Amino acid sequence: MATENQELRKAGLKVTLPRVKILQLLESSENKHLSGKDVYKALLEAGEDVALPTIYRVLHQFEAAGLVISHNFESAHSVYELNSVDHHDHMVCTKCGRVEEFLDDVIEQQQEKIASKHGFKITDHSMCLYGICSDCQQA
Amino acid sequence: MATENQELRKAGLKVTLPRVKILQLLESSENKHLSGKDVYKALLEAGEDVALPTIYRVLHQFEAAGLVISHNFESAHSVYELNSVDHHDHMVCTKCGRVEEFLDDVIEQQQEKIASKHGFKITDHSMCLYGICSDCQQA
DNA sequence: CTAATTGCAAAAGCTTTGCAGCGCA
DNA sequence: TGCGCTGCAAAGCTTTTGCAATTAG
Repeated sequence: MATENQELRKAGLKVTLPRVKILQLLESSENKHLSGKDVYKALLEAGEDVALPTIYRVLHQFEAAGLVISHNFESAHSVYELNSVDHHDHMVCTKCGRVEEFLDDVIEQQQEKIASKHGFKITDHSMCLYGICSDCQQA
Repeated sequence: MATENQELRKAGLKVTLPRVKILQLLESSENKHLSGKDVYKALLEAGEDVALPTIYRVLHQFEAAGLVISHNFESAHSVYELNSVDHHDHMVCTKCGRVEEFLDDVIEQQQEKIASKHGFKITDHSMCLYGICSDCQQA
């Protein structure tokens, strides 16, 4: 349970209630991809009263520290997920909003090839497939 | 020159000055990926005075009609590009903002494979590589 | 003529900033 | 104790909406 505190300290951030709460939420939440507003609402429902500006500030600090990663899927605002060691790409169901993660070596290698062919030095990449998930196809 | 009018009519949209101007801009602009604000500024500089709300409305109509495609790259707001027949992916320089387009069969095929493995029926996808372009590496 | 379209102004979201006070180390 | 962090309120930005006036077909 003190693991969050470790991570925070390692990132050079003081261990404060809002930060711990946000980190715990990101770890325990069923939905692994949350917007600032999502975090706010989830914490409110959990009885934790953290101000919205604080949440945005903390998420930015977490991102700078490499604790979380931010994405811009089709909706024009950012969602955050915990930064796990293993990189992965995303598949978003446009009907129910579900997000699945996957990793494919062929694609990863091909991306490098393409980049070097264009003289690009890749620092990051995102790949996102949009479609209808198996659940929604039956419904 | 009447090609724009054809496209608009085909999309079931009346041929009005703002719509024609926006379409022409998207066709002639050097930067092929423009936000609503970008379109507004470009038209202003060209001496065309189109209201911002009109631009957003028109872009949405164009998108619904399939005339343009919208993207959400790293910046948390949408940019639009003309919908060409040939699909392609994007490579964004995080330094100068330049956007290059590419298409790779290996990746396209692999995406289908991955999707079906997860039970997804793909309707669309976006892949975006972020990095430093050749120009910026030298500078 | 009639319905679609525009412009203006104002509202709506999400996100950021300034500042005074509180709290971790 | 001191600097960092939080909360509040207010500002910022892009995008959207309501409504009266205008225009294409």
